[in-house]
Amino acid sequence: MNETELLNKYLKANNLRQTPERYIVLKYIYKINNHFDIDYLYSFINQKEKISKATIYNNIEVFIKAKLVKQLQFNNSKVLYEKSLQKIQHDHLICNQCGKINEFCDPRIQNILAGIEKTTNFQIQSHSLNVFGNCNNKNCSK
Amino acid sequence: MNETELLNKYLKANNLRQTPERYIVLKYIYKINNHFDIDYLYSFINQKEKISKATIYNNIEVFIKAKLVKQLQFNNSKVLYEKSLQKIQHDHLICNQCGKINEFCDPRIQNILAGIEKTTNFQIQSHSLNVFGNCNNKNCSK
DNA sequence: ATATTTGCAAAGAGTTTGCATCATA
DNA sequence: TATGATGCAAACTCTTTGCAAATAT
Repeated sequence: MNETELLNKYLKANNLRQTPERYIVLKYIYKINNHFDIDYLYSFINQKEKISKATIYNNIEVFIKAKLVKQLQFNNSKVLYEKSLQKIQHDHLICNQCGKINEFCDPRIQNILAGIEKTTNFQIQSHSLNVFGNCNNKNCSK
Repeated sequence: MNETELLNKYLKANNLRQTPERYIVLKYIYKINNHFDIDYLYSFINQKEKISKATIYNNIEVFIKAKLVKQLQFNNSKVLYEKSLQKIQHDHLICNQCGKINEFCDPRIQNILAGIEKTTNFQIQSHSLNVFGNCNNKNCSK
């Protein structure tokens, strides 16, 4: 099932309306392969379409609840988003020098999460592991 | 070495001045055993002393660099802080229903971080692992 | 027909900045 | 005494809100 079909399903299940704006915003989000902020998304969409920021803010909340978009929050920086469908679970390495963000996967995180659920009553819905440091890339610069 | 001595050392090492305000702010931070935001800290200090918000904002940055304070950033919520000295490394469980934040420790996180440093050039300075879900406490409520 | 959603502009929250005054080194 | 720090208010950024008009069901 692709993102449009999933949105369809989610909207119907929650008695929300299938407005053209929702599908346009989702379509543009799924064209972006990096992390993005609202301003970037707004400019990107409004090169071709005309959709207000309020609508983008509203709908990104819907997409997060529908698990079509993930919200990222790194220290000291503004909120970022990424499409979440068809992406494998990953976490982030953030360079304190150049700000570049890299993704990494480590299956052992699942063990830690499973351990939490086993030893507490806490029922896990999501997690974020952010690792900060120095990327040591040749083109890393302040 | 306690927090005041460490601040002393850090200020001298970085040619920063030992103003009374810095020591007052640090003293009040170290009286707080929970996570706190700037507004709370400002009100707490200004019950007895008179220190501006600008000074608190400025100095908390100094304390973070001196590793005397840690900044926490959970999704959708404002920035929180916690004193970091004499606290063992820990991460956070955040309840999506009631918002309560619990701490947990899992030594296996260190293995994951060590693995990153072994397989990449990334040099780790800090990390944050936030786990979101439902705490299932009897007094958990929206 | 009616209740949601959109879009605009205004309001709000949290943080940063500019600048005159103060005080540490 | 010279430079860094403080404190106030204004500015700024990002997000939310109020409300009238549009529109999906």
